[in-house]
Amino acid sequence: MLRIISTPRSERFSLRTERKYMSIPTFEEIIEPNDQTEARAEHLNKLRELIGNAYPNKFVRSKLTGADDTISGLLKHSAVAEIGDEMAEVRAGLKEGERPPAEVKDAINAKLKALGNVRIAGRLTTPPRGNFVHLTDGIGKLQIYCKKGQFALIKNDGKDTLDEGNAWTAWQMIDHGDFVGVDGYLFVTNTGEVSVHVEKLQFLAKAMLPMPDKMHGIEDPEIKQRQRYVDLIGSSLQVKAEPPALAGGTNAAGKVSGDDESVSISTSLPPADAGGSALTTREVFERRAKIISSMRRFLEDHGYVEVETPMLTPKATGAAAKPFETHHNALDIKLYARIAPELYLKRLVVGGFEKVYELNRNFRNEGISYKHNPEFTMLEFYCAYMDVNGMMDFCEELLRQSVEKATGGSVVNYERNKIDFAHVRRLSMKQAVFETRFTRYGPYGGHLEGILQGNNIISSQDSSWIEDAGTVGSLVKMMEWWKQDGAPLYVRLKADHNFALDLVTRDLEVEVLQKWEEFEGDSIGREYGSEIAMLFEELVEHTIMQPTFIIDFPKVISPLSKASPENPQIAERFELFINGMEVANGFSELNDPKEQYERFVDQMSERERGDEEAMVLDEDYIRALSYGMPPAAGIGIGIDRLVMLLTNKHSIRDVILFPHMRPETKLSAEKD
RNA sequence: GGUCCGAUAGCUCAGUCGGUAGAGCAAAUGGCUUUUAACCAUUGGGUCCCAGGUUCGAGUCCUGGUCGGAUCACCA
Repeated sequence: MLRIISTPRSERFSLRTERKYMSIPTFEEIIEPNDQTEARAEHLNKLRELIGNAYPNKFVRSKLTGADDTISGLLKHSAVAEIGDEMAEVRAGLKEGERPPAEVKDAINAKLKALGNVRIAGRLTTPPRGNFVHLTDGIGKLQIYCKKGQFALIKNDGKDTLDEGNAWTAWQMIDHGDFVGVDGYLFVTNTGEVSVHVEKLQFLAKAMLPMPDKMHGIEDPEIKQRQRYVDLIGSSLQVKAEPPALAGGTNAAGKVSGDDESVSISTSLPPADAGGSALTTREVFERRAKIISSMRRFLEDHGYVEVETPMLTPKATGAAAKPFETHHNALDIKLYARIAPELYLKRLVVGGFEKVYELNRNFRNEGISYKHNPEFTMLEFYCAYMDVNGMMDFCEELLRQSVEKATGGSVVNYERNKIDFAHVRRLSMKQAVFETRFTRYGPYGGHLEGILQGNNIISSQDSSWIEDAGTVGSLVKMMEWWKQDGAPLYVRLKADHNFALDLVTRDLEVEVLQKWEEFEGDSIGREYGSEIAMLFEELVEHTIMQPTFIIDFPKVISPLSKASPENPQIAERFELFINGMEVANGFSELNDPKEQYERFVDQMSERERGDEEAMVLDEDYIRALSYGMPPAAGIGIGIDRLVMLLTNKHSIRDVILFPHMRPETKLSAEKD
């Protein structure tokens, strides 16, 4: 693949490679010059005259905290935080605008100075006008104080030569967003903020481009997602409208959850769950990391072993989805990006891994929406000798503990709801359908009305629907079920003649119940299973707000799960729904190789009939099962969606650092 | 793919009825220097997404397009 520039604007370099021309953009095309970049370039040149190398290779930080001192680490460091608290107490006793008594401040400053000099580094969060400026490590902010004539410049000559005469000149060549390292002692200002009195200043790196707006950060969703680095910079520079408590303030600022890994890292940022205030981008991804690491720890504490199975697979199976295709040149074979690790993990159960997990990416070549990204992270794990009920218990505990570790409690605010992860309700699909769908014009009447207006709706009064519907035999059957004298019936047409029903009708409970029983009594079970699941999806799924395990799935749509011992049409399978989204899917794993073979064959015939997402037969998996797999239960948990719920984000793109987007046509486009 | 909405300074946005292109932040210059979104003064900065049309005159109205967002469809 070559990068081809689509918008030639000035002279370019051209390279000829493999019969193709590659046009390379100039630096100025990538970083378009304007008054701001030119000012920064000018400053950079002047700095080079003063310090030599403008991009030194390292800055050695102090180790007051035990490791290299980061800004947020230093603020959290007990000695510093205690003094901050002490100062906050003193200030609490003062009147508005009154300054703390000099002797109190001097005593505190003496203690801070006794800690010794600190050497810290970070990015300037504001333009360096005046003596005070904050540095950030991306999470916290620490103020530094550079007083003319009181600090020296460290030259980047490899010998750390000090230059006192040019320090102030150099300071004025430093811009908003540049990186500097400072060496100095800690003190508190009159306003009570712990700061570094700089004695030595070293320039570390230039920001050639201007920083995002300090009040708003980056708001254009395209830049936020495409240039996440700018979004993250913006979130670390951003000044929150409600000023946070002062450094080292009360527990309101440094929420304590009992372990050092609490998400609240910086006293300059509000606590993660503060009164519904939105998390910064950085905090979202800190929390994401937190959730993932707590899940890993929980699993490992319970004896699970982490494995990595192929991402490039000769068969795309283990789930119902369209795969990405690629080609391996040396082997000259087609490969698919995996849609699920499921069958590989169960091979490992066959091989003797009784508890095994994989936490990694899956790829599905499907639409992009607020809850779908082409690649997404799934935690999948299997436990030998466990059935679906044991798995639900375990999953419930895993969620409860991970959510608590990541957020400090079991209840999270999501939109206008509170979601409680302390308990997960269990409800059969049948109950779910009966409990929610016959509220005709109830809470979801409006939703249905919207669908009716917004789509191609054909009512039963319109005879033309019959022809359209005729292409799917099962629909005709369904129409017969639902048909009832005088009951209006609406059919929503979907693409490729895949149908779902939206029913806005009356007195159907009895009939649905009958049909359900018919389904359950049907020895083949193939006729209605998928339609019932579709009913559930269309009518119930979006109504489930609190964590709920929907259990008792039709077997026909569950080709890898064991049937229930009580009812051969029902699979021992569950899905976890929260806020209308499927978050997890688990079941008792089918381990009878012959039955698994037959289920695959059924799937293949569905495929023949045009269902592109029906599962593909995996011969080697049948062979693996034939060596014997213990009874086992497994589950896949959609990490991105869970993170959405725990960070109050309404789009999966907000919890993925670099979500997929169209290529940036302004810069370059892919061409073969 | 359908529908709706949007695109104006580096960032966040305003721009009335069609009549010389605006603010805050950021930048430059000077002042101030224990500030808390620092402040004061001055200055520079625009392909108003692109193309076409209507008009004496278009950021504004019309048509087409590009890009983005929301929503619906798709995603068992």
